[in-house]
Amino acid sequence: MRTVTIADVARHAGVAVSTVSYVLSGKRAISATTRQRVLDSVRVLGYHPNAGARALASKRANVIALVLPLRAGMNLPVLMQFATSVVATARQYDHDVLLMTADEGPDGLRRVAASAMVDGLLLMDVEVHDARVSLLRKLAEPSVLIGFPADAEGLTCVDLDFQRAGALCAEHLAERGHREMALLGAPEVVYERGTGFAERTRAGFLAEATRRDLSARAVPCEETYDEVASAVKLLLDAHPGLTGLVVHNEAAVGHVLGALRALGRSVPDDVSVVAICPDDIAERARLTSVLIPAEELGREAVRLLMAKLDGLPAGSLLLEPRLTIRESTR
Amino acid sequence: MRTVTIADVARHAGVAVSTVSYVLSGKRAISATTRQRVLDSVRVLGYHPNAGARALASKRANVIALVLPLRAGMNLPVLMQFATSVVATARQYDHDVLLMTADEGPDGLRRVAASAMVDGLLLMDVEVHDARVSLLRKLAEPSVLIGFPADAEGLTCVDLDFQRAGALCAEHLAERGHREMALLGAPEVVYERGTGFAERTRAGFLAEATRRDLSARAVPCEETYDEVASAVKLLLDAHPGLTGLVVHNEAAVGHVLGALRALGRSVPDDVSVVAICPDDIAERARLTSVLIPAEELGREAVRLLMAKLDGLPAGSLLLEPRLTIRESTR
DNA sequence: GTCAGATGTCGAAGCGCTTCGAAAACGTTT
DNA sequence: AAACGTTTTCGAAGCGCTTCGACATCTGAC
Repeated sequence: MRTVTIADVARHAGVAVSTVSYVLSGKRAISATTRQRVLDSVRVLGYHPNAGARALASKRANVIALVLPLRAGMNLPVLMQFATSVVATARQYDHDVLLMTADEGPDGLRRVAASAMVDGLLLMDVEVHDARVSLLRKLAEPSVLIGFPADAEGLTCVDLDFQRAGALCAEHLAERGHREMALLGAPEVVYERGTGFAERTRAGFLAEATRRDLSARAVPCEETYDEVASAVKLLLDAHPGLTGLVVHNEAAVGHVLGALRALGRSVPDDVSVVAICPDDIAERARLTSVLIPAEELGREAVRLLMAKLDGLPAGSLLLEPRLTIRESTR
Repeated sequence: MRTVTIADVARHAGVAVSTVSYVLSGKRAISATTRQRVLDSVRVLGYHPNAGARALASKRANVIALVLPLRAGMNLPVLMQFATSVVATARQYDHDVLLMTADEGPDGLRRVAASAMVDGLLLMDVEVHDARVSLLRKLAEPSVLIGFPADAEGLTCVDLDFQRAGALCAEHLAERGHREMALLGAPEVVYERGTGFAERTRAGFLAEATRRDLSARAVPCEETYDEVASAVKLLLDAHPGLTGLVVHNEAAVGHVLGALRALGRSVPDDVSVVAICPDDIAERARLTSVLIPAEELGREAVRLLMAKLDGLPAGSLLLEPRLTIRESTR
């Protein structure tokens, strides 16, 4: 069973190869009758264009690269939601997705770009000082970053506005009358790595609290039950009047609740808890939360990349955080 | 800056295009001096072969498709470990990975196969009755499945030997003198969906317990704290002598421990707990566990696929489970 | 010194598609 | 009926690579 080529379709439909091509691409007008005949032949023969040949002739692979930070300690559910959304959206634009891991580094990007395997690149979890960023500037292929590097000039970046998110949490707690609050953040290493979103959340939270003249502090937070429990205990011992807690660490949020329960503090009666985390986690635990809109992020990133592929200019995008009130704050 | 082609390299090195090609592919002997000259030119010019052209001429895209079940409720960490491992291993064989989601269904597989985008397919989380399986049999492209469908005849499948895993847990508990035990499994829907690994674990566990003349039962297990807690309570109330617990549900295992704590049962003094879950979770909670060897699974799957790409026969593979004793059993 | 077989290199023919320029077919207008 | 635009279709030239057969050159055996 030889594979069906465009020549087979042309022969079957009684037209020239180029006519078939134009029917399929729509780049030139073809009469309705011919078009229909060609389309029928395509269907009958089960024709699928050869991707390599198409890429070679048109200089468009119809593939984008998705570079994921597949190292440990990432927020997996968010990553998956994001990846799913990228794949689905790319398909809507008739593109496929080549999966790469960050540990191929700049060389990997150079390779796929130079080999014309992909038309554009999507990098997730870009760090503040990222070795790949300067390369992306030089590459002919357009790219979109998830997250903001230190110098985003000339790049297209998409992210949740974490600063606003942090502020929003402080605001929510303040409006409910809480005067003393704390942010439990990512593990220490995440801050050390210079991960932008963690820092910006903290900054936004503290700034808003300060602006409102509230007592607030931010502490890193590891992810085992024991460490979380001791961090929570320390915090409550040191600040007996503390009644508002923001948790920006989806792996730890369950443990925080457990620790509060163990310490005899009820949520939300004694302590209000706001989480910044994916929706499913918050939903499951009925937590008031700012969700991480992974799906929207993926969709928008692809949209921007497709715009750039079409030669349109595309600026950066900060998604507005949305707070969903559930049962953990009062 | 026009992109560098093989003709540029040939000109620069003063040889024929075909010679460059043979140097790069190693398919014909080339003298050491010529070879070196060509390699130097490649380096100097920064040449990367055009993937489309290569695919077109050689009928090999050097890309494999990875089809992930990116729906909710999956075990994300395992999935990610697996994906990482697949990408890394594929790169070792000089292949890239095209990411697809299961919800493109059979049509998606047909499309990428027919368009010669990929040379082979890797499907994760194959279900017992999977619509895609019959298609895979017809496809010219070789494929490897993670998980076993009902009829694996003629297919190459890789999986952890879950039946052995279930048995191993029963065996471990039995050897420690536990006479009454239970398996907390996946949520009900997972069984209803006919997910093979869940069923096989249960079967292996129950069979081994029966063989040893122990009292054992298996119950499904949802993933919210409240549901887990009530399931655990029910179980312990109904079987006061129950001292051995196997948990095959990574999302629930934390809750199980919490529930036991809440019921005043200490682990491992009152109840021994064996988990079947990814290593990181077990490690974090210091649980005796059978780990899900996601990385090995990915590596072996790629290895088998590559063998098939080279025309070698490749049978199915069941990975032997390994039990790691930590602090939750006695 | 000649010849058979290695060994190393070259040229050219595609692979299946897109795209450009031009030809063919068709109405309209004179 | 000729001349002119339009619309529709065709043919051919690549895109950058692999691969096959053929040619050159070099061995060693006789």
